[in-house]
Amino acid sequence: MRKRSLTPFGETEMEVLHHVWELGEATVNDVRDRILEERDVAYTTIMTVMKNLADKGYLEFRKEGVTYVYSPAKEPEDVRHGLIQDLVQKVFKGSPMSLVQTLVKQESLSKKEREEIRAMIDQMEDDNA
Amino acid sequence: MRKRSLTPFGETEMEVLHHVWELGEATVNDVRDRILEERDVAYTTIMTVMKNLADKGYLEFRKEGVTYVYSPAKEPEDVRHGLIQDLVQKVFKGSPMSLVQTLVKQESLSKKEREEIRAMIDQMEDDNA
DNA sequence: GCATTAATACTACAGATGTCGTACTATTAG
DNA sequence: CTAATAGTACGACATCTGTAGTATTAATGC
Repeated sequence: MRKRSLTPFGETEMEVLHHVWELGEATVNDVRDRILEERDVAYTTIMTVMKNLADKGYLEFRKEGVTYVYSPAKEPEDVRHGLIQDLVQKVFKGSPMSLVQTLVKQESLSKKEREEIRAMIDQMEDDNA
Repeated sequence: MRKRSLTPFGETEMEVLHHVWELGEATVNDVRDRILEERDVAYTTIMTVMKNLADKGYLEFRKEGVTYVYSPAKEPEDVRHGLIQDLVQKVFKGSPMSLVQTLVKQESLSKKEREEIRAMIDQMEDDNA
């Protein structure tokens, strides 16, 4: 029975994904070194997480000697978009407008940020016109 | 150790929250009846989920005889906003613009939806002017 | 060749969430 | 009063994610 979850993976998995995306190709140690700048974590932990991500199809790898070299198997944009889609479906009942509304309505967004968002949408309208 | 997760709760919890929000006040059976229209689920499952939500502070309750009557303890808007904030922080590195950009860029949004979103933002700019 | 080091494989465990069975308690129909 | 019913409490178990220890295998230094 599949676990019913709002997201297809957890925070550490997301963290690791970000690093692999930025590095393009990365070994377990490459990713771990970057995470160590932020917090303490065991080599084996990152190894397990990366293997799980590969099992789920988010990363792929090739062997170089004994070492596994991982790289992204999905476009970051697609992954991010999938996460948003899940949120829209499960939290905003399929209405992306509701999401944007909630996001924009909060005072946490500065006037400037709102203007930037609007400008961006304007530009997209133009592109598609 | 706090669980590192992209969201503070799961899909069934979200589902239950939606129903309580819409009903205003609800017993376990009220919520279960609504969910039964969609899928099969045991009374005790919903009971456990609602108790968990109460433990986490998302629901509160009063006893009416033997029956627990639950009601929302947080504003839906606040809960939704929290979820978005998490997503922005953990997936879009703190940039709400990136989120909107990803959302809007996809073809999955119709031109009409994009226009609606822009109109909404325009209106908010006006409100704040 | 043999000890040290690097990398992985394997295994385990804890917490969160989802699911439900069983036992208990209160209410109510006869 | 007794049996059915409604409701709850409690505990059990599965899956997923996060974390890491230990064993094994491969490369490296001398």
